[in-house]
Amino acid sequence: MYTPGMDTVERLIASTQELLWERGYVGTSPKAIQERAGAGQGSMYHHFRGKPDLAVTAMRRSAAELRAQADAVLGEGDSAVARLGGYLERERDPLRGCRVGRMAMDPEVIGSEELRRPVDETFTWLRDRLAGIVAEGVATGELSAELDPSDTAAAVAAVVQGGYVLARAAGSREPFDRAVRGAAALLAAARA
Amino acid sequence: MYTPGMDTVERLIASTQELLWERGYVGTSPKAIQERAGAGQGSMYHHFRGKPDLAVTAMRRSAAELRAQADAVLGEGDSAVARLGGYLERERDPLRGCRVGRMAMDPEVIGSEELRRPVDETFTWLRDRLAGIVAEGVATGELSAELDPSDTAAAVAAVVQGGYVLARAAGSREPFDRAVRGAAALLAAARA
DNA sequence: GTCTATACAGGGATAGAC
DNA sequence: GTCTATCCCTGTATAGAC
Repeated sequence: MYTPGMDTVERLIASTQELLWERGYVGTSPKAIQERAGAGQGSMYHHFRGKPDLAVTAMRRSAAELRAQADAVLGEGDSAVARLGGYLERERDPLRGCRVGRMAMDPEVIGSEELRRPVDETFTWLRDRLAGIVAEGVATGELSAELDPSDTAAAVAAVVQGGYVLARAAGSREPFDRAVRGAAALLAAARA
Repeated sequence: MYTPGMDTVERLIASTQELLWERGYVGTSPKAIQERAGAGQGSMYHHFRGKPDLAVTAMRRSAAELRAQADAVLGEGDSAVARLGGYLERERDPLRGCRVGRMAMDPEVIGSEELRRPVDETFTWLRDRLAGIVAEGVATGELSAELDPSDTAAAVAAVVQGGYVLARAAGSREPFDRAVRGAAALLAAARA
C-alpha cells in the first residue's frame, strides 16, 4: 500500500484508505490517520481541508483501484459463465470485506452526496460491466434467454458483497466461499 | 418499536435497537440512547453496566425478532422455489439495510466475542434454515441435484445482504430489487 | 430508581511560530 | 510545509445526592 519513498500527501492518502477499509468513516479519526502516515496535524490540515476532504480523495482512489482489478479479472475467460465464475471465485480476503462496499453502511457516507458518489459509481460501473457479460452469454446462446442481464448482474455483485457480511459474522471465510460457489453453480445450471 | 406504556428499561433497549440499526455500534453513543429513550444517565447506568452491555441486550432482541420474521416467511409457499422466492422478494426497506447484518461491518462488534455472537447465530441459523429448504427441493426432484444445499443457501442469504449494500450505495432500492429478482430467476432456472 | 455533578480522554479543527 | 499550542465539543463513565 505504501512505500518508503512516498511523500507526505501520498502517505496520508494511503493511510486513510487503509483505515477506512479497516474501521469505516465514523471509526477513522484524523489523529489515527496522522499517526499511521507519520505526519503531524499541521501537515494534514495544510494539504487537506479536513477529514471529509481526505476521505473523498482516499475513496476515489480505492474505487479506481478496485475497478481496475475487477476489470482485469472480468476480461479473462472464454465464456460468459467462465468470466462470471472467475469474478466470483477470484482470490479475496473475505474477512477484510470490500473496501468500497463497506462505506455503504456508514450513515455519514450515505448522508453526504460527495462521499457517497465514489461508492455509487463503483457499483453502477460493476453492475453494468457484469450485465454486459450476461447479455453476451444470452446473445451467444450460452445462457438461458430467461435471464435478465441487469437483474442477474445485480445478483452476482450482491452475492460477493453479502458474502463478506456472512464471513465476518461467522468469523470465518467459509460462508463467503460457499456463497460464491453456490452462485457460480446456479449460473452454470442456467446454461441454455 | 416502542409504545408509551413501556418502562425505562424497555425504552432503553428499544432505542438502542433503533440506533444500532441506523448508525451502527461505533456510531451510537450512550447520550444518544438516553435522549431517544427519554432517560437520564443515571437511569441507563443503573440498569446496564455500560454501552456494550446494553448493545448486547439490544442485539439479542433484534436477532430474535429477525429470526421470527424470517421463519414465518420461510414457512409459506408450497414448493422450495416458491419458499425461497418468497424469502427473497419479501417486503423490505432496502435503504435501511439489515439490522443484524449491519453489525458485521463494525470492527468493535467483530472484535468482541460477546457482541459478535448474536450476529453469528442469526446467520448460521438462517443458512441452515435455507439449506433445509434447498435440500427438500432437491430431494423431491424439484431442484437440480447439482445444487449443493449449503452453498445455495449461503448464496441466497448473501444476495439479500449484498442487495442492501448495492441499494445504499445507489441511494435507491432498485439494485436490491434487481438482485433478489435475479436470484429468484436463477433458482427458477435451476429446476430439475 | 433517577438526577446532577464531575472527570478525563478523544474527535475535529484553528492559530501562529518556525 | 511542518510543528506545537490551544480550543471546544462529545464519548463514556463514576460518585453521590435525592
